[in-house]
Amino acid sequence: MRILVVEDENILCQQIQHFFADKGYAVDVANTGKDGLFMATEYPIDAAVVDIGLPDFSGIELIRQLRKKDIKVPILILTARSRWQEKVEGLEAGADDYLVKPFHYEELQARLNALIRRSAGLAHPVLKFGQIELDTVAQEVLLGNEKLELTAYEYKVLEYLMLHKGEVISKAVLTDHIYDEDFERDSNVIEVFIGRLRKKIDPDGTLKPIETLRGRGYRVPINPE
Amino acid sequence: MRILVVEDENILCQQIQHFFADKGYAVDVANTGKDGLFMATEYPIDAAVVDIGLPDFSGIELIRQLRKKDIKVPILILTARSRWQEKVEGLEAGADDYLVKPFHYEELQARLNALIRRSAGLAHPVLKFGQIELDTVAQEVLLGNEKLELTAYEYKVLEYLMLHKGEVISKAVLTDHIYDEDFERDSNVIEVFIGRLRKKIDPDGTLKPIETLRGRGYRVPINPE
DNA sequence: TCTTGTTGTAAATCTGTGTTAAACAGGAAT
DNA sequence: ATTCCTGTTTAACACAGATTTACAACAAGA
Repeated sequence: MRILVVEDENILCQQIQHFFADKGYAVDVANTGKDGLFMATEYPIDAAVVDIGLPDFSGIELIRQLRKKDIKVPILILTARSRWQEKVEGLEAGADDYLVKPFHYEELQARLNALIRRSAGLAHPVLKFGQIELDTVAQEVLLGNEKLELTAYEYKVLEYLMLHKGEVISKAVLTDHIYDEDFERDSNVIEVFIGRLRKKIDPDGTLKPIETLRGRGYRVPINPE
Repeated sequence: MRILVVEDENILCQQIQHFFADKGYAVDVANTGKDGLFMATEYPIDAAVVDIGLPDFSGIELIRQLRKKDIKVPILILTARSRWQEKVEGLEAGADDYLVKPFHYEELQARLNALIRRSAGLAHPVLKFGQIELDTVAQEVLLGNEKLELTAYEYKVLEYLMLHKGEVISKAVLTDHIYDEDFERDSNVIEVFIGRLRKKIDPDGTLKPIETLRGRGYRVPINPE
């Protein structure tokens, strides 16, 4: 387990670090929000502890930035008792739990473990291809930063293709998985949906997210070239 | 769940103990403030019920001592109707809620559960979307500053959607979670409730707190646009 | 009893989406 | 070239699904 602690008070910071190091955790420490953002982005951490009252930019801003970058690591925020109202703001920004200072380290550990355990379920699984991101829980597709308005069937087609990235999917397979019962074979519905999809997810025609393999089917390449 | 009851009247004490034991709680009992302080300090309790009128030192003193030791269990105080003024003192000392004797056990249970949920911090007590705030404990909804009068079912629908913010909730799932038994599938109740809700929580039609995804369901977006 | 408010049903209306069909494009085979 | 074949694109349409409205059924309170 690797955790990141973002906290400006040095004494508290070191105490936390010691405590968790003793328990066998790998601990990264950042004293500023800026450093924290960098570390959370670059290192494969399992959870983060963030103090809301940071000197450079607030912990809340840090959380917002992380969530914006789609980094879904569980975050626990620390707040001073006198400013416990901030916790609401923090939770709104995307934190998963909070603790009021001062606290017992055992409690911090317990909460963090709970979060880490839970985090597998929390993070929305996202399928990516270049600029295109498909969130299977929210059932929405982002192209860069903007939401795409896909219809139900457009979405189903894209989801199936992206779930089987790199594989060639025949039109027969596609129809089978998209419609409940078997379906009139001599229809060109699939082609139509593919067409509409391409227009929406790749308006410039540069990314080529869906390849055509004549006589065989369609494929989403593993990586955009 | 493990709760501590600090109460000197033996009859009442046993009744409470029985009631919660039946409901599957572990119950510790103390007849004096001193015992209560010891138990609250040493045992891993999830909540405490404290009678203000204790013989040795007042319940208020008990709460003060606990808070001084940084023990943060949620505490609910009981006061006699004739001395309801004491509740203020108790809340100032660090209690989280109060109940006036005599009371219904169901109410006590509901309040305690609310406190426990809130103290866990995991279930956010207030769900927000723009101007809309839904308090899951008080079970009320604010639009800006004014309370909205939602009916029971309207509230249930909104709560479920907001608890699953960002997710697409199909009408089938919604019915399953709102009605106990399975329900006539070919009814349009859900649509009707959604309509009524929208009219109440977004009278101008500007916020768009509930999106429709044709053929898939409804969704409360993570953030208002 | 009457009143008031909530919930569910039914019917009318509206809208977006899936579907169809037909025209078009471009390889491959002859 | 020409024909055939397969996939692409476009436009038009019909209808499922969503919204709205009105009302009946029912319970709770006065």
